[in-house]
Amino acid sequence: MDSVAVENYLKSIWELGPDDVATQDLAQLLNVAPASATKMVQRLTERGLVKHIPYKGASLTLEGRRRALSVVRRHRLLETFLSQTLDLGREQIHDEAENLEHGLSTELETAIANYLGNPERDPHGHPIPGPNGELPIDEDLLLSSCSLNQYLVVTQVPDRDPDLLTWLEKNGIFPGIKLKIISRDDFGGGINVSLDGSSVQISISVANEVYVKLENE
Amino acid sequence: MDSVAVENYLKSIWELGPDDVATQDLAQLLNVAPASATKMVQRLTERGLVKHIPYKGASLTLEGRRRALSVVRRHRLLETFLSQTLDLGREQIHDEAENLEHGLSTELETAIANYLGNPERDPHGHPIPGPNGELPIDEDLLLSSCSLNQYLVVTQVPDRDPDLLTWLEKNGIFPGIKLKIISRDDFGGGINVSLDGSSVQISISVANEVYVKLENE
DNA sequence: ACTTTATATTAGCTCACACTAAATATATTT
DNA sequence: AAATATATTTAGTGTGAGCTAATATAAAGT
Repeated sequence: MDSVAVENYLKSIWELGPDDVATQDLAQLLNVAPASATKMVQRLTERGLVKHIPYKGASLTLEGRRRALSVVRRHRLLETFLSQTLDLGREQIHDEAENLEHGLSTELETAIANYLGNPERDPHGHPIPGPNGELPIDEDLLLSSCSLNQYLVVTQVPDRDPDLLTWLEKNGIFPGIKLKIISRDDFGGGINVSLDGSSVQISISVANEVYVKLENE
Repeated sequence: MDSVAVENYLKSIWELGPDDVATQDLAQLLNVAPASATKMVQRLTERGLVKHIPYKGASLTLEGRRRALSVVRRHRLLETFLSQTLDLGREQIHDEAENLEHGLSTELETAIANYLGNPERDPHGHPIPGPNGELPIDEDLLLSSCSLNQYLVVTQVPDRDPDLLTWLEKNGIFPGIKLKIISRDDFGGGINVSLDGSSVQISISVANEVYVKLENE
């Protein structure tokens, strides 16, 4: 079985991918020195999980991707499970799942998935890969790239930053909520959305991490 | 924070303790070579978690015991949690908790404990240490050492061996069940108990792992 | 086209934790 | 009390995964 370190590298490469993942980005995401990331990428290349073009970047092989998605599946199932049973908020579950995901056996993974009714998305709206690494094609739109006055429904919010999540939550922005872009100011503060009567100002960088779909789908 | 290996050694020393834990027993329980156990015991002694008298045995210091009990607490809370939410059987939960216990944060530990209503025992009847390593004194009696015809209630069954647990379960022996020793044959097959009408033959070695209390307590 | 800068890789080290084989203590028999 | 058996420890290795410092490559600027 893959070590905790290997699982974390695979997952991180997947998150930064799909192609030409930079050593530096990987190192930063994992809080290790760049040299350490290079070393691990080479080990993973040895093992056939990663393809690495020196000085260019890394990417996952099919098998590497399969294993990365297995970690992602466990992570997202755990988030959903913790959120549902313990009633934890969206901003608390990411770190906990991060710690537990490596110790989840296939049997328990299955038991949890069944208990939850094999959900397709986690509480942040991120799609949960299937048991064999199938990932439904993600057709959601970036909030930042939508036109004015379309009726939208939020589908995904980011999961890593608890403070950002708390802010989004406080302003009523989370999966399932309906909103509409009423104005945008690309050079100034970003975009202005109206939801549930009130209106909220969202910076471009945040709007780049929120996904939506058209309301009538 | 302690590594997974350190946590497992501490827990194992606690389980084999309280005193003069033999290198060999430790090595066997952890599936490592005796030399590896010696080495780790020395590292833990360095760190002030273990007291080691060479060629004699190892034992936990106060701090070592505190940390060991923290692992045991997490383990038993997880067993209880999994059993309650996912409806897993007593024979399935031990191994799963074994894997997950190392990744459980203090916050999640607390959340789970609260969710469960701060239980005092896990599904095997083992007492759950408090958040600071307090362990209620265990006054249960060994089934094997009880007298004939006393009215007894099972309080604890062993947790490590799924097959044994399945057998016990099948024969109606689990925490809460009432029984009575009706005969014993120390040289032959062990003891004979009656429960709920029927009677079951239990070997001495198994009876040495089952705890009971007197019925009217 | 050359030089500077940024990014990646190699070289060489450290630590934790495992192993085997050899040496030494302790325990048990004779 | 000596001889054997068992248990424990020491010595020496290997591997995974991290680090810093030095070197190599690619990209950007002049």
